[in-house]
Amino acid sequence: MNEETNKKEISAIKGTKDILPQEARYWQVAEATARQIFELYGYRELRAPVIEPTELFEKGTGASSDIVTKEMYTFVDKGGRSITLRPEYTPSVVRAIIEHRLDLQPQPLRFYYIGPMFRYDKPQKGRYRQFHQIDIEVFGEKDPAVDAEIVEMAHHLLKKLGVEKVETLVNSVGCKKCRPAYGQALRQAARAVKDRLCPDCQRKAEINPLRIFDCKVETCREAAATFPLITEYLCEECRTHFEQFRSYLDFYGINYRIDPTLVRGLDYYTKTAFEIVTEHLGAQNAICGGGRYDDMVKEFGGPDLCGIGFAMGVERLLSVARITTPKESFVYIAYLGEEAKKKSLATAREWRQKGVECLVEFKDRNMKAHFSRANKIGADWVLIIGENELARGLFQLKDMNNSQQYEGTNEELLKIVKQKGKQDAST
RNA sequence: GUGAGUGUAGCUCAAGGGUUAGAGCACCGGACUGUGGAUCCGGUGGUUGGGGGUUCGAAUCCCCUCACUCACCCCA
Repeated sequence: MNEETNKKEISAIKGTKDILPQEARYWQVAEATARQIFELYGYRELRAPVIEPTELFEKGTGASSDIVTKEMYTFVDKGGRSITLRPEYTPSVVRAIIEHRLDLQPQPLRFYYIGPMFRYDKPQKGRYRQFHQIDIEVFGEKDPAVDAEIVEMAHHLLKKLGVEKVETLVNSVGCKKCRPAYGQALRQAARAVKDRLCPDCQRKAEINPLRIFDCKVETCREAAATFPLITEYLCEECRTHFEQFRSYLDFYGINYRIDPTLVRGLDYYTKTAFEIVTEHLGAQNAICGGGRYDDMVKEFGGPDLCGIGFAMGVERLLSVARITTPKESFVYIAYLGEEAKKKSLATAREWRQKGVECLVEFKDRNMKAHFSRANKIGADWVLIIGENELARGLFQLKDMNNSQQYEGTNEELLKIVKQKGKQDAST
C-alpha cells in the first residue's frame, strides 16, 4: 500500500451503503410484510447463494444483455473458477429447480426471496451497485390467471406498505414463434428512416430497434410513431394469452396501461411483461418489473417448465413507501453504588428472560445524570435501584411518559411494565 | 463508459485573495451530590476531499485527481 491510499479514510465501496439502525427498522417492516403477504398466496422462501458460476448468468440472463456484457461483478477464485456475484435472482432459482429436481414436486411451484443483488452500474438516484430485491417466481403454471395474480399480489404488497400513485404497464413480447417476424419488420422500418434518426438511434436501429421508442429527440419520436407494434404481430396463442391476462386484471379491478414498447431488459422474457412505475423516483421510476419466461428452464437443459415472476427494488420501494415502525419500549435501570450495580445486573437478566428490554449502563452516575441519560436515549421506564431500595427490598419505577412513579417489589413492578406494554400494543 | 453539478466540524450551512476558518444543531461537562425534558455557561471536534500550481499571502483563483449527486446507456 502506498502512502496516498494509506492516508485515505476507508469508506463504503461506491454504490454501496450502510443501513443504520434507524433506517433498518423500515427494512425490517418491509421485509416482514412481504414475507407475510407472499405466504398468504402459498409462496415459500428459497434461499440461493449470493455467488454463482459466471456461466449461469451468461446462459440465463443472456450473453448479449447489458447486465452480462458490462455490469457483472466477476472474479476468479483460488480454484481458478469464474465466479459472479448475482446480478439478478431468477437464474439461481432455475438452477436450484434443476439441481434438486424440484419439478417433480406438485406444481405450480411458488418461491420468494429477499436479498442483495450486484451490478457494476454507475450509481444514481434509485440505483446502486449493491441493491436489494424482493423476488417471486412461479413455475409450471401456464394459465394467464397466474400472470394477473402476481400483479395483484404486487399491488397488495404495495398497498400494505402505503405506496400510492403507481401506474401498471403491461405488454406481451411474444414468443419464439412470433417475435422474430416482428423484430425483422421493426428493423426494416428503422432502416428505412435511418437518416432521420439521431446518432444514438442510428446505432440502436441495428442493435436494438425497440429502444428507439424511448428516445426523446423529436424527429426520432416522429419516426418511431410509424413503426409497427408487437401487438400487431402476436401469434394466435400469444394474443389469446395477452387478452386473457388483461381480462383477469380487469376482473381484479387493477388499472393498467398497455405499453407496446415495454420490453424489459432481460433476453428471456416471453408473452407477458409488466412494470409498476411511480412518478416520485426520478429517472429510475420502476419499482417492480417482471414477466413470463416459458423457455428458460428447458434451455438450461431442464424439463419443459414455464415460469413467471417479478422483482421489486427494495431501495426504490422504501423511498416511496409510507411505513410506520413499531413503537419501541425499554427499561433503563439506574443504580447507585457497587452493590446496587450487581442487583441491577441480576434484575435486568431476570426481566429480559421474561421478555422486557432492559439497559444497564456501566458508568457511575448520580441520579440526575441517570435520568438525563435515560431521557436522552428514549427510555420509557426508569427502574431505580439505590441504597434505600436495597435496604427495603422495594424498587422505584418511573414512567417517563407521564412522570408517574411506582414503588413495589420486583414482581409488582415487572407486572406494571408488562401490562403497559400490552396496552400500547393493542391501541 | 459519457456528461453536468457539488465537496468547509457528526449534521445543516457561513466566510468569495488578507490575523488563529465561524455559527446553529448534535455530543461531553458544569450551574443542580436521589429524579429527565427547559434555560444559562463552558468544552471536545477541521491538514476547508486529496495533490500540484499562481501569489508576499489560497477555504477562496488555475490544473489534475478522488468522492458524492443528478442525467445518458440500461435497469430494481
